[in-house]
Amino acid sequence: MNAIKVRGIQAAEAAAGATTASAEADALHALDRIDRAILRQLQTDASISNVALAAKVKLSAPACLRRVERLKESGLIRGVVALIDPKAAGAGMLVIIGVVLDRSTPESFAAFEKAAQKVAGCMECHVVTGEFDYFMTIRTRDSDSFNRLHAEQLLYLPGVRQIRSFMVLKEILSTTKFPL
Amino acid sequence: MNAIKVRGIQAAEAAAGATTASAEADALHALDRIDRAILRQLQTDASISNVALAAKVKLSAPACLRRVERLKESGLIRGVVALIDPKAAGAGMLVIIGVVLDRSTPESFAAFEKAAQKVAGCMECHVVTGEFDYFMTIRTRDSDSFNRLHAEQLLYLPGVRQIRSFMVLKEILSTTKFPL
DNA sequence: CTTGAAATACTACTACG
DNA sequence: CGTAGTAGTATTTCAAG
Repeated sequence: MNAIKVRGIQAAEAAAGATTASAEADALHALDRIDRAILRQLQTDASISNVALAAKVKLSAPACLRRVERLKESGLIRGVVALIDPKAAGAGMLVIIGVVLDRSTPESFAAFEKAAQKVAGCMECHVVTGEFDYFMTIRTRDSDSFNRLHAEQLLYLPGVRQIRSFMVLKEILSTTKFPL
Repeated sequence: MNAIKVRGIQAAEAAAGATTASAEADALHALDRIDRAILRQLQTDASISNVALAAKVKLSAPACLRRVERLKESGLIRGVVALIDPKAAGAGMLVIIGVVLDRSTPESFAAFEKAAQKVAGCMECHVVTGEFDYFMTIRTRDSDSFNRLHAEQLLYLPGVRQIRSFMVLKEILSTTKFPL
């Protein structure tokens, strides 16, 4: 059940950040069937041992390990993480909020973004087109705790003109798996 | 759902008088400092070896392994997965769409949910309160491919009255890490 | 109930064909 | 890419706090 060991993650991330868009597209295009099978498996369960993974993709263990390392160093695999069940962690409530800023200046956006990342339970924050400037998704315990967060933190984010909250009643789908 | 005890602290639960709280919340509160340190580490990088993890949390390897297994069996750790860099995988575009259905009937909702989960690149789909019935987030290659998806799939989802698209211009924050 | 030390089985990893 | 060998790890057993 041990995760596959990584060698030189720092270097891989640095390299990934420096790659160009065309290089990234090429990296994907260079994937064969086996690479895709590896990625599909690791996206589903990365706690599998390398020998078991090798057997699944019908490859010898060293060859499989080399491919996994290559995928990590190329930056295509951004990392291997444990996913925590929000309900079990006491954050069963999910809220999507749309934010409109007072002014559309670079300073205003920068100040908001800096502060938004520090909001407890903020899982996502994106600049969007349309009637909102930002969309954020926030995980919190219940409606009480969200109300507190809303009154004490969200309304005081810098430059906020309006916040519209969409409370999630049912999570139909929430995945990190990307179709290959 | 798994009602397996996370840590054998029946006495603590009784003393806390948290009998009215959910079993999941109790599971979280049974976590001590070491469990939280383990979860924080595994949320950041789960490819670390067990011996290295044990050293980080100042525990022997077997004891550390037992705690990790307990966290998995309790369901608090939902899984260990590899995260793929969307840009590198040729899906640099993220779109958030709000969906309004024709009618608010159980059949209408069920049909939509079933179909929505099959949309290629759909990462999230939630029922929400407010002016929309659903929010979905979709990863795709570029505006062309999204336009195709929009015209060929999204508009044909069952029972859809209106779809409003918010294209993500900049991803400020996108994390799976949950604050403990 | 949890921990840590020792022993075993298995795995990652290296070198080479 | 595969085989063989080495080094290191995960995992079990067991004794003790």
